[in-house]
Amino acid sequence: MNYRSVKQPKLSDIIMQRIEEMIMEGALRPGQRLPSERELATEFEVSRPSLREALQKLAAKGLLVSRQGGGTYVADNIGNSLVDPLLDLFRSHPESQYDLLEFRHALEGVSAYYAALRSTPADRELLQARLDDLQHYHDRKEFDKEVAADVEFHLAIAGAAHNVVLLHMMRALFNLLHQHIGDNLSNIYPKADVRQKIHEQHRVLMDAICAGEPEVARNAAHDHLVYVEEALLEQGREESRVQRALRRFNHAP
Amino acid sequence: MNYRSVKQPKLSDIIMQRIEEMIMEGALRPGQRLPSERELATEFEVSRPSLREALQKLAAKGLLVSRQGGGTYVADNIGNSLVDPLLDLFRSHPESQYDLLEFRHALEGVSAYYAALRSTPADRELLQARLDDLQHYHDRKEFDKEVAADVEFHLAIAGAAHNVVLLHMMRALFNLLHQHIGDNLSNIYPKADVRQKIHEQHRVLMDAICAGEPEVARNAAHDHLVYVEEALLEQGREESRVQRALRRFNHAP
DNA sequence: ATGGTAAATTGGTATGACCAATTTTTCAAT
DNA sequence: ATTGAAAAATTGGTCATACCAATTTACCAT
Repeated sequence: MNYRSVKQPKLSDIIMQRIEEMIMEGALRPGQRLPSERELATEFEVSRPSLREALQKLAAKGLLVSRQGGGTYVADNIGNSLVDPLLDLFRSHPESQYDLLEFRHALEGVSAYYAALRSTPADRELLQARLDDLQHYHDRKEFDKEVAADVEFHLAIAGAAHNVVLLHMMRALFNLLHQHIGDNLSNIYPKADVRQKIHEQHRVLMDAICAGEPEVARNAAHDHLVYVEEALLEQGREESRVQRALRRFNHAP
Repeated sequence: MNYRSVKQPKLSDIIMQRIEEMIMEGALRPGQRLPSERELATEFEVSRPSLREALQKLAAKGLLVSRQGGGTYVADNIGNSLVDPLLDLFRSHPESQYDLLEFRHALEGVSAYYAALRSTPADRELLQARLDDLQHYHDRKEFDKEVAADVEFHLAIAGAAHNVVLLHMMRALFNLLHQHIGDNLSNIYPKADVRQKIHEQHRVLMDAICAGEPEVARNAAHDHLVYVEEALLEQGREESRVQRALRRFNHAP
């Protein structure tokens, strides 16, 4: 019979777990650069070797990558195994991309729902900041950055939902959308009336989240996506056919 | 085009690889004690920190175990590593299990909704067959197979929703859930009253799908999962509930 | 023999220094 | 003003050393 193991965990293990949590909860994002080892060591109030041991273990697990002189980064390919098999599918059956959009639909609704239920003041502050970014780039007509800010806004909602699975699934989804569909957004954004409408919808969505109205928030997310998709379809009616043909060449290695 | 990467691997990686080889070749056998770190360091002609880093990584991979003052030993159980680090995180962090369940909740609801909208006669036939399987194994009290049939039933619903992305995600989810929850399911199934209730719920869910009532189907899926989760929680003592409440505080920064 | 204490061993942590690769800055040439 | 190379700062990689804490071993008194 084994008695209760009373071992105190190693220091580096505690650090490792802390960093793991930060990655899971979204405080550290894939591809993001970590502070230098010396900074982290002082921040965690441990010596550099201990901090270093933690980083080594995480690197061995594949969560971090370090380059001498360059820095340490969160691996950017984590979570792709969930989604990688879909790539082949999209190649062979392009029509399944609509399934992807529908799936995103569902996830956005859930995100908004839980964000309305569980968002903290800090979350709502972040949401407001993202919305401000959106407005900022909108005013300066930097459409590329506006699209990126749009994605960030929706990811912030997923973060505010406080469900790590949902958050990472959402990220993986946006990666997919970006690779296959993303550019289309840049095309409809320049249209003033469309943009105005989108802006209103973002506002409604955010207000519902801040007001703590899950049903309203879900419906707002729903309406928003329906509108965006319709705009995409309308705009891409003829063009998509041409682009689809062109894409063949771009994809060829 | 990338030229041949001429980087020299890190010293600790070389050591790690050497030791790993020794384990694989049988020069180091499971349970065997390694020489002390100081000895190994002089033997490999490296500093102790470097040698130590190698041991740490091997320990992180589960090949070695170290006890302070005791020594370092080759582990008995060798190597079960997951392809994706993120999935490994989900597996090793128990609190994420609740997020997984919640996420499944959402997907099941969506599945039922679309299945009610789009299921073909063939789909409904398959659903009926799955339900019959369930009944069959239920009657014969083959609980393991009944659990498997349960999973198949829910996957059939996802299939009837006619969204390949949804189906794919559902499969991935069940794989993740299977590792942790699977055993628990086997524990609550033998209870007669619980099983009876679950059976009714399956029936309601299926009827709603066949009747083409999306909202009803979604709610049925919802109720079903709420019930299952409660049974799981009750079986898993109150500890779980406490942890779930605590999670709120951990999330606040 | 038994049980406890002291000593030796061993992994864990900390400090500081220096090296090597990378990035950033600076500045001169065009 | 732009470009490009050299210099400086930053950052991860390695090393030496010392000390701490847990474990094991050896020894001794009972």
